[in-house]
Amino acid sequence: MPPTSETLTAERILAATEEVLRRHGPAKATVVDVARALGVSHGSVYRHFRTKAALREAVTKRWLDRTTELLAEIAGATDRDPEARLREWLAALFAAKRRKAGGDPELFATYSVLVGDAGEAVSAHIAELTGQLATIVRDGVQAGTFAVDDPQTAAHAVFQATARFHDPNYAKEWERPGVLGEFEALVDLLVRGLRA
Amino acid sequence: MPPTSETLTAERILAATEEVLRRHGPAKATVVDVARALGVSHGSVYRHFRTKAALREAVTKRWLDRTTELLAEIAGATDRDPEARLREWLAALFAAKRRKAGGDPELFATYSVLVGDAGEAVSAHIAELTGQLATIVRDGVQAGTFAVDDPQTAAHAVFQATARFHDPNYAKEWERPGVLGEFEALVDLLVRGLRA
DNA sequence: GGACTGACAGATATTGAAATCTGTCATCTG
DNA sequence: CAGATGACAGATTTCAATATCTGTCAGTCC
Repeated sequence: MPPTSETLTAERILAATEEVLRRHGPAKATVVDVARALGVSHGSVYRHFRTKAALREAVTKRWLDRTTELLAEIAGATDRDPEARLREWLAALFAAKRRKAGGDPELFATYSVLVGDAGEAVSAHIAELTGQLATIVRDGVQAGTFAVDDPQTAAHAVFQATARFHDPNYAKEWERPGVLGEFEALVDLLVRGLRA
Repeated sequence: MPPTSETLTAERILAATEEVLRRHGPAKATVVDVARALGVSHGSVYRHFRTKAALREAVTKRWLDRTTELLAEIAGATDRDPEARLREWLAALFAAKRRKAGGDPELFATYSVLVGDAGEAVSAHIAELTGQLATIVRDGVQAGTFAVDDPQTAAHAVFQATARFHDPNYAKEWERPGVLGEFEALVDLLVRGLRA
């Protein structure tokens, strides 16, 4: 296949990088590989991304954003009950992570490594997610269901508390028998803590 | 120094292993090193521990038990207010981990690696800790301060929720500015969730 | 002239041969 | 005889030579 005919765009480079990562894994995926997959010299890739790290971070951001968008819908449904929305949001986050980890473990491991050393993109992602959580908590306070001093702080606490169910470090525990029960128990505890 | 005069006991081997680990780190600490430090052949070490993994696990168990004992006192003080005890227990756990991680980062990293592949000893340690937590929760239920269906489940949820403040994976975040505040916020949330 | 190339220096990764380690066991020693 | 030894086979690690990669840039090609 001669994909050389198309103009070289950041978008095409990102797609090719994803493919190379999928094939080779994080340790052996090189910029030269990406260039080869696109039929260009690696110098051209460096015209669009200053460093290999920047390229990887862009791919990581893309991957993280997919989850963010999915959850934004739940967070934004201001017409629905805040407590139910909170539960649904947390369940959706867990389900999304679990599905990715279980469906294609190698690819998940690859992205876990990338997330591990993508500094900026990850903190932005976490900030975005806790922001969504804060929105829900704030709605709950407004509706009188929740009672907290600072929604942002509470949201952050909830996010940290549920780390075991969304942090890739714990992925291997997501398929054990009792997890769903443990998840429910934790969410119950947290929701009770937020209630007025 | 000729420590060869003493009889070779499991205890002495464990002490020597700790020393070797402290000096060489987890990757380069070998059974031969331990034997050399004791002035015996490595075959003798294998008389007391069937494999290198077993030796490492025994050392790890020892290390973990030190924390367990410290916390057992708080958990066992049945005369005091359960809510205060719970807060104190969690704070003590966090403080102990933080002190170890901050005081001697290399040794802490060494033990973090050990903990990583010591299967049995770690689950036993976690079971012991959640057991202590469950005791406190149970006392709270008895006293009417807490209201939960199953103290064991609730204790497990509390332990998981506070992972960010005791799991070595997160050690690098324990020295950031706002941590203590975040810790307090989370504990408040959890205590509120447990209350009657 | 702006997008692309390819040669280059220094950094990093791979490779295979040599050294070391793990775990076993026949043998020794008190 | 209980406890310790050291030689051994196979697995793992180390080390240094070699190959590849990253990031730059002067020069090429529409």
